Amino acid sequence: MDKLEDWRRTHFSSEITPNLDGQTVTVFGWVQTVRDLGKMKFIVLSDREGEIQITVPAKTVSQTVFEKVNGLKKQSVIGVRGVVKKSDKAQRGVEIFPEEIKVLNYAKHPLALDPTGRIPADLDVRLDARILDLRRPENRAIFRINHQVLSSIRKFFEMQGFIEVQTPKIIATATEGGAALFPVVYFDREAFLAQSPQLYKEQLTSVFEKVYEIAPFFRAEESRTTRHTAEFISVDIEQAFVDWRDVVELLENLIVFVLKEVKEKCQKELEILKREIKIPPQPFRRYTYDEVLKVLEKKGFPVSWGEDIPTPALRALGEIHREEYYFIVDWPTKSKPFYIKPRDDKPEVCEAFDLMYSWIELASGGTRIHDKELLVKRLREQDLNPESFSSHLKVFDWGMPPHAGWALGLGRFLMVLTGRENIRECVLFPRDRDRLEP
RNA sequence: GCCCUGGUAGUAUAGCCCGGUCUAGUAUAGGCGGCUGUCGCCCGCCCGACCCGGGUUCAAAUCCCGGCCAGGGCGCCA
Repeated sequence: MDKLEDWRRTHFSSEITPNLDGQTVTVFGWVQTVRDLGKMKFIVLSDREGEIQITVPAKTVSQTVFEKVNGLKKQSVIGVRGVVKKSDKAQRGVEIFPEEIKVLNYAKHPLALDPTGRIPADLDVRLDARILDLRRPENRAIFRINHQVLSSIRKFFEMQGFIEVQTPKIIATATEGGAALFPVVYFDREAFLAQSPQLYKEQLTSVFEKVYEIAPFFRAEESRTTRHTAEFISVDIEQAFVDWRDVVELLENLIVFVLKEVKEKCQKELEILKREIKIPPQPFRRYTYDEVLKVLEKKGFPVSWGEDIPTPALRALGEIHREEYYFIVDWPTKSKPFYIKPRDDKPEVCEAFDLMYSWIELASGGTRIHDKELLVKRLREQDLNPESFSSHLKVFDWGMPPHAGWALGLGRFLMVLTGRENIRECVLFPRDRDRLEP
């Protein structure tokens, strides 16, 4: 094994272009393939930006270099110092003739899966060997897009005057009811992992007015679906002195902004994934809950008023809106959490909305209740004990502004952008009912 | 948690319905050898597998039962 010493990268693979002809460069990366023709060998070196061919003719390279290439296996880590030559015969019209090669580490064979992706592996096998799996260009592309999405979201919120906050992930009580919480040992007490920043972000609107958080949250649901994980990244916002209409518009603008940025800045990745991003016209379609029920009735999926919409019904709705973002608004009050504000003129309906893409729920939000008395009433109606919300409720005595907000599931948004059908493909190291490692 | 489907070399598949010809086929990976323009290089040789336990049977990869694991669907999912 060779030592790195003072070798430093001069170029990424993608930066080796024909116009560097004659220059000496240093590249680092992983051996993607070796094509050994005897007295002539070709190595495809892969780094995070792409691939470059290293051409090794016995006649012109030193014996040391030639012998080193002889023992090279796929996924070994190498450094190459050599001369760039443009050539019609090479991939991308350019190749490197090595003067020196360092083998920085060996990969042990046979590998757990084929990192070129030619022989497919089951998702379970892939996740067990996730790092190897991530070396595949498609997977690198997914997480480069993930990076761009996060970057664009922060840029958007910065432009909109939002302040990024962090709320606690270890909490004292099952704050919201509903979703199951993971218990944790907190010194000599029991605590839980947060399922949402909801209550904290609401409180923070009374200080910072416009806040957002991008953070992991945890739900101990028995879910075995292609769109749930036990740990997930939520993009949460909350804003003072507005109602649901304002934050719907904000959400719509964010989606379009991110789509435009990804389309512009991730062309290479989208090409690898064979995805085309279409910028949807605004405003997105807004269905009322009642309208959705009528459509579903006609499609043969009767839903009784007040119930949440079951998955098969959502799929039917998704059939009508295959590649479309749309909202469902005017939900029954009883189908939404206690903190959602009922309509003043029609209290059985509330100011909540869901953002859908096809049949997948990407985000949900609404106007929140800022009146303490009403909030206590709603808690009771949902069979929750106001006592256990005392630390939250007391904030409502200290000047709580009217406010609204939403939460967007990052993994689900990434599924939509990258065309993956299982959210686990859009999470580096997913956690679910059955998987805790790697 | 329920329902359906599946589990064969490192990976991915064929065989299973209709038990014997399976000493389990193929591809790829891996090992060895050959090859100076490959680009899914090619050619030759080799290595390597029936999830676990029980049952039926002269005989089980194949049929039955239980378990474990996986995939999908549903439920749950502020």
